[in-house]
Amino acid sequence: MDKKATINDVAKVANVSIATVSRYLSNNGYPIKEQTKLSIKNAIEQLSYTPNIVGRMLKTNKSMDIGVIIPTILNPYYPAVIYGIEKKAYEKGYNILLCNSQRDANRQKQYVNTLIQKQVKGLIISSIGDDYLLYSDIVNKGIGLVSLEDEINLNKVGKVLFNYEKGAYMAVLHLLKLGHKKIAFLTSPLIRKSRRDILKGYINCLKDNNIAYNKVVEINEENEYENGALLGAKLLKEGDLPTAILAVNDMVAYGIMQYLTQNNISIPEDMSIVGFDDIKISKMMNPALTTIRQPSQKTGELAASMLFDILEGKESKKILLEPELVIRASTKKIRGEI
Amino acid sequence: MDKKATINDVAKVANVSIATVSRYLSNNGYPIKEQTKLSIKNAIEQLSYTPNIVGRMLKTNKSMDIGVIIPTILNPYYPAVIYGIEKKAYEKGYNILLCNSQRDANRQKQYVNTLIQKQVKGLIISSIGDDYLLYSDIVNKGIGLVSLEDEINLNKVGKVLFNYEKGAYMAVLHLLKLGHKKIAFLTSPLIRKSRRDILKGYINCLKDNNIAYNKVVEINEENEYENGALLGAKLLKEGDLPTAILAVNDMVAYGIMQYLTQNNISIPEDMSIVGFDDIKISKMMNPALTTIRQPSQKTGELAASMLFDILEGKESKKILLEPELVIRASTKKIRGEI
DNA sequence: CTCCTTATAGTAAACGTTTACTAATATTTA
DNA sequence: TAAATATTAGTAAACGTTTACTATAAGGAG
Repeated sequence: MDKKATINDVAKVANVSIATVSRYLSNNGYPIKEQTKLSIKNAIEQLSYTPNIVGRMLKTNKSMDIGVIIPTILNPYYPAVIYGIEKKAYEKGYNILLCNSQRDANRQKQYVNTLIQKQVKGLIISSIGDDYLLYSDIVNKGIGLVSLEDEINLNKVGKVLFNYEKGAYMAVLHLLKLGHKKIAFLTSPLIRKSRRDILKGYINCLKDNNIAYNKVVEINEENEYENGALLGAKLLKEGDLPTAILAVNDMVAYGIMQYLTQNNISIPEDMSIVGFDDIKISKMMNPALTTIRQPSQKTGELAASMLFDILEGKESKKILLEPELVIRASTKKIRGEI
Repeated sequence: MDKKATINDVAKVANVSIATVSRYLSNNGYPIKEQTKLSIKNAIEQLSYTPNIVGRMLKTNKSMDIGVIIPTILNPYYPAVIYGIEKKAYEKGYNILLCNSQRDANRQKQYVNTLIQKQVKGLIISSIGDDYLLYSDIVNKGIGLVSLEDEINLNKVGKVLFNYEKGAYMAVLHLLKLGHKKIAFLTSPLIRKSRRDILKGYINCLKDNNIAYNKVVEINEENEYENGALLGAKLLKEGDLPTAILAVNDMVAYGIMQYLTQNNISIPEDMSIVGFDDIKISKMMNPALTTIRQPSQKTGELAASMLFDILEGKESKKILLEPELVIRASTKKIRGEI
């Protein structure tokens, strides 16, 4: 296990100065004799030299990294977002430092800090949790920032948002049209703005249609899919069952569906259910899931493009993406309705 | 947008030397007067100083990064692996630099290079493609390496492998027991060792059971799910249909299932299908997918543990994980069989 | 042939840290 | 009270690069 070779070693072997080697590597048009080039090339090969980007970054302060913080990688929605980000980043020659906050505020703060220490040029964050100071600290350090959820009042911050409230409204309206009068909202902890927005849409739609029944079942874990079972159990225990469910996202919906099915409640015969996200596999579920489509990959691409715009000095903007209702087999007219 | 503060600025404001600030930050027991500590603390706050890890790394050569290269983030199998890796890495204080090779050899090589330049301490790679030189170059640079697929003959490389061949054998055997005599293998390009191993298991099982019929349908794209439709189409066009299908992985199986269903071939009535991976949602599919379970998260955890062992100077090992057949609803006795 | 330019290469400072030395006090020990 | 030690802090070199300056030689313009 040899020690890694440095530019000094290369210079020594090639019998030139390190400046020349550096110029050879940067390949920026500075004239170098062919013969010199050749001997440097040989030296590099012989030593299997790889430039140390740390040394370079220190000198040039030109990192080509951006940080991305998402809540969890286990919900396929986020990999799709990342895919979009990565696509744009790769085009621009940027690398991504990916962090999972696991929806833990401390862990997130820790990651933001680490990323700043690593001198990322920009940051794309899915929910920082309305921590104004953290946001402003980032932009004050000259780091580009795009938020995927919080509509923070800081004009230096780019925003790619989704109209969660409207999405929920559409979902509930769909269920009402199918004749459902008892609709419950089953959700992971309401600590994120997006979830609270969904709650708003749910409540508003019921109110607008003069429906008294409302039932919000919240769990205090953060395990998406596994939470489905917990939510299902809690729902059954509480009694006064709804005839339809709005789930906070597709993964949770799957968990609920599985739990209910195991407990002899069949979907959609006994219970309609609407998800949220429309992740790729949702059309293949059993039954295929009615859901609110959120354009995941596009969100990633837009966020990345916006970040690079910001890094190039352009104005930061705000984009609000609109929901789309995708009707599949997990919802049907309520029993007895024609 | 202020310039970022450095340790020099802090020292100046706190009216101490940079050495003292550095000692304060490293918090390693070197004695510092309480009063001095206080003024440094204040200075740091006032300047909202964040240490520059690049400077530190250059000096100490102690990066806390490991690189992870996976083929794609869109197949949920890999996020589960990453989750396992991250879990262990977080415990050890390591950060992960995640790269998607998109199953492109050049892109992968490029990423390996970038990661080396970034001075990662270790690398976990899912298939480097039998490039012995690339492997040995990595270990020769003193970088820890764990391979998730290639059984490269280099004892410095840790290996967490899966018995793909046996898994395929089990899958085919299951189908044979259900009375199927015409079983096809539908696969993405056979450029990866894992896929070729699955092919081996498929062929061997047929041979061992004196089945003449075999049909390998291969597509030359790398889009997993979308490939399902292409594979389905190719299968139908070729004629001499099988009664059962082994798919190279779950995602591809879903794509095939969807295509066939759309073309009035119902599963499992007209066609049985077995997947490979058992990603989390497979039990929720329509119909629930019979598949070969591969312990994704555990793979990640084992790989990370092994890497850290290697970094601590322990011997590198090889672990071979065994498959498990999970029988669900996508396979059934062939028509006419009792 | 002198002066200017071009091609080529080297010198040394700088980037933000850490840390081995050194130095100055304060405290203990004999 | 002198010597030894502990406490506290500063100086400067080093990590691997890049790059502004400087230097040399060679070729052209006048």
